[in-house]
Amino acid sequence: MLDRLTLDQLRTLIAVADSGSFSAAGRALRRVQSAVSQTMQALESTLGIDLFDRSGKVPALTDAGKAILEEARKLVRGAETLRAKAESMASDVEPDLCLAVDAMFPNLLLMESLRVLAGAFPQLPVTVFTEALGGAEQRIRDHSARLGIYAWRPAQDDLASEFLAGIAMAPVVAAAHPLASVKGPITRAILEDQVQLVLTDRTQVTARFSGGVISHRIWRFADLGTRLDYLLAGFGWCNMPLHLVQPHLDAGRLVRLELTENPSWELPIHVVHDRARPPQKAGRMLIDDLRVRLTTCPKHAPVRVA
Amino acid sequence: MLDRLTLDQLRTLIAVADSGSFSAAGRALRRVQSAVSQTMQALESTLGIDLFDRSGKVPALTDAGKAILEEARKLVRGAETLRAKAESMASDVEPDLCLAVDAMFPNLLLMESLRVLAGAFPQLPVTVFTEALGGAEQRIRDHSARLGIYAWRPAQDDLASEFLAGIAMAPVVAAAHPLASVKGPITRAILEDQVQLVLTDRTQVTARFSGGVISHRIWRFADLGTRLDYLLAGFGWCNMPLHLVQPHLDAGRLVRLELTENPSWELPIHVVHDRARPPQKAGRMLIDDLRVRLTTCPKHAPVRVA
DNA sequence: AAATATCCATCTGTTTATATGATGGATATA
DNA sequence: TATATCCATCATATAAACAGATGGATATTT
Repeated sequence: MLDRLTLDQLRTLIAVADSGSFSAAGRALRRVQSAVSQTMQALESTLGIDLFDRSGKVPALTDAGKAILEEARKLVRGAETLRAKAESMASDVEPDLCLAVDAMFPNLLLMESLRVLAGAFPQLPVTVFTEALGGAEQRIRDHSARLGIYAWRPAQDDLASEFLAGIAMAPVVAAAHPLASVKGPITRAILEDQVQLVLTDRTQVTARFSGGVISHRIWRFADLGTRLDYLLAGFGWCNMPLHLVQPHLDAGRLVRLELTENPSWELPIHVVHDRARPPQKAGRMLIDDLRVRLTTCPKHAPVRVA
Repeated sequence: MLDRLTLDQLRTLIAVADSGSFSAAGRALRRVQSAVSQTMQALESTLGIDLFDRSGKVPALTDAGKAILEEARKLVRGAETLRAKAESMASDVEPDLCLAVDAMFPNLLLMESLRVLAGAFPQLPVTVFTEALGGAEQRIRDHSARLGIYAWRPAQDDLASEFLAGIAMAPVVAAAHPLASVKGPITRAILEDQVQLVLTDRTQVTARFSGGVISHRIWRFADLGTRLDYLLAGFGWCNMPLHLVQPHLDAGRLVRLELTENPSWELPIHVVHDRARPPQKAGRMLIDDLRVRLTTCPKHAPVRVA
């Protein structure tokens, strides 16, 4: 016994308060009355205060007793939360779901899936890291996230993956930019002379899916939002996920470039996880729900589904 | 034993996590290693999950173990809070200090005293009800507050009181109001014809110290702040505590009325409590501190001290 | 007023949980 | 290879927690 204060004492205190007497508490707890009496004496002794006024027929909670009762309820509720958590983990639910999502992935879609997930697992804490390029993978590798959603090509590795969807990419440029006025398909040679806005990142994992650097003149940006600002301002061209620029295309602020080669391509978005930490119930549900949404709600994004 | 989950198990889990091994935890807790081992097995058994990966030399927390550890820390912290609360109550401190303060009382002064109190009793929850007129007394009588600070005249009653200070009151009016331009002392007759802004309240206790209703034309307000707004807007005159209107007098927005009768008077502020629930350590400290401030810091309010 | 029914504290003996100390297998470090 | 630590397991000892009986006190009923 490390400490004289025990949860059972608090549970008994609560039973007494709820049932109104030691005897009744004993009946509720399937204990004899003397056990309740002794437990309450022990609690009063460890706390060093009187919890009950025993002058009447049934003991009445003192002011101090009422205050302690409140704390006791909190603690016992906490203990029940702990058990509930353990129970959900026992049935293969992640203790908490940490996602690393590429900024290219349609966020609206993810939010809807997470809303459903929150309904199914109300106790589950969820963390979402939105990362550019290699950032998401980094989080899977260093175990700060469990499930990655980003562009990835299967490889011999510690990481396992499954294909989720292809996100349509297209080269775009501001309407005011010279490239916008070029008639007919644009050759690689023309493109090479123009400024390309490229995403960069702190890690070296990158470049594979950054869309391919074509131009000789490069501006680099660390995040998608900033690059979009420069794109809209006409600093150069770049490949963008269609779902992100569709409103700008519709409004005429951006123009889609027609290229002579590599006319259209897709980011192969995968769900990635460490082989040692496969998705469990909550993760699986999220993946399945995302897949359903990707097939049935194409309005969110011009994506190709698995 | 009502529930197999005990605080000792959680305390042991924490010790293991903090010390790095079962043996080290045993040393820290002054238990033999086998006791720690058995306790952890019991915890794993009650929760139905593996908390440790025992493949290495020393057991390593599993993901689930880490999650449970977080919850365990919360619970044990909660248990310590409970003990601290009990300890402060054991030394005759109110379980929580509920004040019912008249809105007329200088709030700045009270805040400073409460700041000191919070320093001396960090665990003590404090509730402050700011009430107009009879409201504060009502709270003492129905036990929703323990200590009242308001205008009161000692009487044969369940309530005990001690004089704290007199708050100087003065009749005032907006500078733009006709009364402000009257030369010389104002007679009761003149006043009677003007609108008086009076505080009202839900109970019937009132009127004794509301300053006395003089005018025949009355506007009623439930709170001091609203009445002040109307006062400043020139709707009528009323008695106000000087400390509340001094800035407005200085700025010329309000004018103090000189009356022919009852030229100046004070609200006799008392500390009031039910005879059955006298102030204890925290309450006494607050009263003493307030009294010191009232004597040494007259800048806060033109008050007369006991 | 007396009888009855509850209530609580206290006591004794028993059950149950928790601690110890010894042992052996496994894994690092020298 | 030797040594030191680590852990799980077992038998045993210790210490809580419990049941059941008793008596005093307080309501409720008759």
